[in-house]
Parts: sequence; structure tokens; C-alpha cells
Amino acid sequence: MGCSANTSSLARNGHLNSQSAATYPLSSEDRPRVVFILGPTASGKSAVAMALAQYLPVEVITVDSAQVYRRMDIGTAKPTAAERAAVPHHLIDIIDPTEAYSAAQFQADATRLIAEVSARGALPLLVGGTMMYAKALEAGLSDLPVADANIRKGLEAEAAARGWPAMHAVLAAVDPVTAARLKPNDSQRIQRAIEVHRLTGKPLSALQGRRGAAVKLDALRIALVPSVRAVLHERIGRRFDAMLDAGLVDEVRTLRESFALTAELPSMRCVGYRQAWTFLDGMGTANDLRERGVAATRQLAKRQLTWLRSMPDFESIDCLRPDAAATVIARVAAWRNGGVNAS
RNA sequence: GGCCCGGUAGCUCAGUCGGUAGAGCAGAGGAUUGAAAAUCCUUGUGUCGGUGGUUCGAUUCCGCCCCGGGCCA
Repeated sequence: MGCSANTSSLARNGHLNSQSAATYPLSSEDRPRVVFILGPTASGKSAVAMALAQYLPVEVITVDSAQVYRRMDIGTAKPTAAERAAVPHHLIDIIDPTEAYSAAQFQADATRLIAEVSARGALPLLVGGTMMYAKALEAGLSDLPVADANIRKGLEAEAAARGWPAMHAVLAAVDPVTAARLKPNDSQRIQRAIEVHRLTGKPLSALQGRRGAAVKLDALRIALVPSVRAVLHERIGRRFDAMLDAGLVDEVRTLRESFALTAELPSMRCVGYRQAWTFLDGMGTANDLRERGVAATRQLAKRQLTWLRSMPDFESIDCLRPDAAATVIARVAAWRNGGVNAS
């Protein structure tokens, strides 16, 4: 099944012009070889990556919007110190919880790291569950201005007074195309669209037409997907309990004492952190915290699985199989030996 | 043992002055271009505890029974 994967990933995105897909070289000489291992939370991605590392010289590039934060260790299920000592990991602990990361920054960082790791003779292993980052890396992003904290603050205040549907109408006046695409309550995207217009004087829809250039990869794309959702749910419940036992609430308490954090920060909206935050504010019992945290994690996993279903270039491997890691290793070995057209 | 209050969707509950019922949460499906573990959209048939009775018709009224909780003994 892998013989068409390399070109179809490009054609599929639609935003890349068809000429480049048609003339795309089948040789891998000019394209870095990488392996993606994407999957929902609690699917065992890290374990598979560590197992793979025993057979090949690899370096892990984390595709994870939460593990980028320093001192957010328990709730983001970061690889352990031992794992990180055994195998180089990148894009973990790169910003403070007061800061924000983005898909665009990931694209730039990951592109650079893939080149660096390849130059060292190791295989870049892209491991994680933030599918939009993976898409940004391969499909590219339009040339848009970066986020502007002041404009966002202003829009936030305006929305608090008038409501997002009113802001949606404001957007419709300057960018009817984007407004038609967005729902009146989609606060985040409405805010972004207005922000882009204020920053550039142009409607987002006029700037979004084409995606910019992205690295061409010779990639093996694997999705770790559970064959039975209920089993994933059990794992999620056990894992959240383990996080609570490991001191998730204390971690958040310490974070609040160490940084000038607010509940609206992207870091504090992460699953587990948001629920611990409201618990520390006295909202609900310890049992409420547990229930809300587990539910939020299940919902995250569901959205991640929706992403994966929309990415047909990824081969699914059942993460619940006892031999999941061995299966992935065998698949990677076949891919390496067979070159681009391995199957 | 007596009295009172409950027993309705997986959970917490609302409701039907008698015409077989609906919210929140959970769950499911989807979207996804610099916050994405975010943000948003769609989605609710369940012996209305059981059983008799009244009625054209009962989840709704009445009797009895079962199960919770409370008060009195």
C-alpha cells in the first residue's frame, strides 16, 4: 500500500499546485527521510518510539503543542528523563507557560531539525498528537502575519462587551468570504481573521489562497489508532489517575506561584491543567476534577482521531495489539530496505 | 412497624392540570492555515421502578408491592 504514498500526500493537499505533484521526483535523494508516528493521547506513541530507537539511530522530534512548555511535566506526559537521556528529543521544554507557540513556529523548527538530524546520520522520528502541526509541516502555511497580543487583547475586550456574533458581523464587513465560512461563535477564528485584517489591511481570505512552500519529505507515515475506543478510554482513565497521584494539582499550584499565569493562556488551557486550575479556584470536588479531566482527555482523543481519519496517507496500526511496537519496527525496516516504493 | 420524600436517557434532574417526554453533562460524528491538549458545528426512543384499577387512553390519578433516603417509634 505504500507505493503511492509519497506522491499522494502532495496531491491530496490540494493547495499545492498539481504541476509540482505531477513532476515530483520519485527518487529520495533530495528529500529527507523521516518517519511519522502520530496518534491520540494514551495510544503508546512514546513506547513505540523508544522501541524503534533500539534498532535504529533516531532522534525524536516531538509533534506536541503541550510538551513545549517547561515545568509542565506531569500533565503533558512528557518522556521521562531516562528516555530523554537514551534518545535525543527535540521541541520539548522550549518555552515558559506564559509564552505561546504556534503551528508556524513548529513548521520552521521541525524543518530545521529534520535537516540537522539527517545531517548527523540519524533518522528523524516525528512523534506526537498535534495533527495540525504535522499538516503545517508538510502542507505549509499561507504567508500571514504573526499573532499580535495587543490586537488580540483589544478584540477580546470588545467581544466581552458585544459578544462574538457581533464580532462576526464586524468581520463580515471587511472579509465576507471568511465570515461566511466561520460560525458566529467561533471566537478564535473570528478573532484571528479580524486580527489579520487589521495587521495587513487585507482580508484573510485574500491571503489564504495559496499555502507557502513546505519541505518535501520522503516519509513513512504511521498512525497509531485503537481498534476499540472503550479500551482507549480505560487507559485514559487510568493514566489521568496516575497523573493525579503523581501530583498534577501540586504542579499547577507551583506553576501559579512561579509565573504570572491566567486561565486564558494557551498553556493553562491544556487538558488537565485547565481542570486543575478551576479545582484550585475552589470549583468542584476532587472527584469533579477527576471526572472533568478524564472527559476532557477523551474528547481530545476523539478530535485527534477525527484528524487522523482525514489524513489518508497515514497507515493505521492498532495500538492495542500487544505487538504494536514490533509491527511498527517491521514496517519501518521494510520501508528502509525497499526505498521509496516499499510496501 | 408507622409517617414523609424520592425512583424519568449512561449521570444529575425538569416535565406531562391524563393524549407514551426534555435540558445540562457524558457519549458519537464532523470542521480544523501563527492559541490547535485550542475553538466551533451536528447529534437525545428512554419497558417515565413493578403490578393491579379508574379511563376511549396512564409515565401522569388511585391501591398494593419493590428499591433508596429521612423522621418517629
